[in-house]
Amino acid sequence: MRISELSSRCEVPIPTIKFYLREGLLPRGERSGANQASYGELHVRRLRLIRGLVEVGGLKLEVVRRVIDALDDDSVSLHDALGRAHSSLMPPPVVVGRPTHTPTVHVDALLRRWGWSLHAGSPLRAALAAALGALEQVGRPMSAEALDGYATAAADVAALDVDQLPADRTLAVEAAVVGTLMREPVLLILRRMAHEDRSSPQIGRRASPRKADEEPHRPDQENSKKRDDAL
Amino acid sequence: MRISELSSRCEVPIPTIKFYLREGLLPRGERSGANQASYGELHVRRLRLIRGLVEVGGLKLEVVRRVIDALDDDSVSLHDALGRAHSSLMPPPVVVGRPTHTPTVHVDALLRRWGWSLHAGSPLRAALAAALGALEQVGRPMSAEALDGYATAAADVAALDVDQLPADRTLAVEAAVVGTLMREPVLLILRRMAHEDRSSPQIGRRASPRKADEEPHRPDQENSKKRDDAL
DNA sequence: CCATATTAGATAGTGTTACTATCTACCCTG
DNA sequence: CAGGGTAGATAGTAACACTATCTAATATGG
Repeated sequence: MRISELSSRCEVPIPTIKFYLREGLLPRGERSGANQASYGELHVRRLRLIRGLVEVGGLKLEVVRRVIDALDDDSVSLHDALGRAHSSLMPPPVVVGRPTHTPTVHVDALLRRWGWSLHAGSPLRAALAAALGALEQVGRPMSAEALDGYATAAADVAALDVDQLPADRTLAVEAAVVGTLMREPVLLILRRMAHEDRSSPQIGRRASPRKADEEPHRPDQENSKKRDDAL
Repeated sequence: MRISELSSRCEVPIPTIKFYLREGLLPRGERSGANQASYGELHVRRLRLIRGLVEVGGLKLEVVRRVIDALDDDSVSLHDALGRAHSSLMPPPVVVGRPTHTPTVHVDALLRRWGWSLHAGSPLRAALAAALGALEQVGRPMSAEALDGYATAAADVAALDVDQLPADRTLAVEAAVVGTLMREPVLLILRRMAHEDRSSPQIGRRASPRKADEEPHRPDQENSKKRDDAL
């Protein structure tokens, strides 16, 4: 297919596609003349991946490039590809704010408690310490209980994420990266929905306040965990 | 206190503080002369909030402004302040990519299943539809089961978030907004940690591969849900 | 009490990011 | 064989978040 078809199928303007080609985010099409090149399904997939990571995941192009490079490099294992994505993702929210000397004590304790092993230079440790430190700075530190609750939820969704990965290595890596990055907004949006629902009845400014016993419920199976409706 | 002390206490350069003052993100200090103004603890709190939202939360200043305006406006309820924050937060990831005609059918079904009520114009509905649509586009659609699992986790952390809110309205609104926005990175980082831990042993490129039965465990209480270690 | 540093406030400049526009061939199609 | 699409290169733009500089006034230490 030609560039115009690639453009229309992915709803990305041609100049933007050319920009991605220049930047090496999208591989060149197969040349068939001085001014002709043909693109295939790979390009469609790749282009949609780029747009998804940028628009839905909010990633910067530099990060997208690193993720894509990891995908294309057959010598990179799934774990390393994920680690690379994490390393690329973390600096922005973390390196800022000075060489944060926030102690990673709480973080290490949490990791030990959960038996989680991170590779030595993982930026996640410092990132979590920084995030918790910032919460303390604004006077809303997270309790160990809240942190454990968050870790429980994180472990639960992580278990769902590694489910049903394809057999092929390239596809598996792509699926893992996509699952890690592009499902984040889903989790955040659902959390905000739950917040909005929970904040609605308590304040009582809404037209149809929900009755207290009509509280949010689980659709079916599953236990209901500890429930603490403060506020 | 003078601007230099505010600067050192919050580790924010003076020109940046002046910039925030110009932009109305930070209220002016109390003037005590043609070139003197004094700042108080409110300014410290506010400045740390701004930096936290920007650095940890990754918010744009325009969004921070709207959140802060909601905090300062006593006529804005907690629910509306949250809704305003959500509205400010969503457009970037959503409005992009053209007038997304993604059907919100699945989303509406999920909301009905969970009994969640969003206010009519909430951008969260469209945002979720867009996020799910993007996942389909890259060939990794989320199953209803995975979505329900995510919703369960989201509901769990949301319950933790509305816990222990202060009585004072202003503080409660601030706590809710901070909790919603600044705890997001914590959840995402924990999820990535769980991913990294899970992807580590399977591939077996690490120096000390964990034995299969030494799988991740819950620190104490709680059930262990269904466990699916594909990959 | 005066030299130096600091401050308020305004205006203008900078660096980054992610495109977008334009240009010069060239070539394919009707 | 004209008109439009195409490749690739160069340059321009818009948004964002600061950062630098300037003026005039004031605080402060020796």
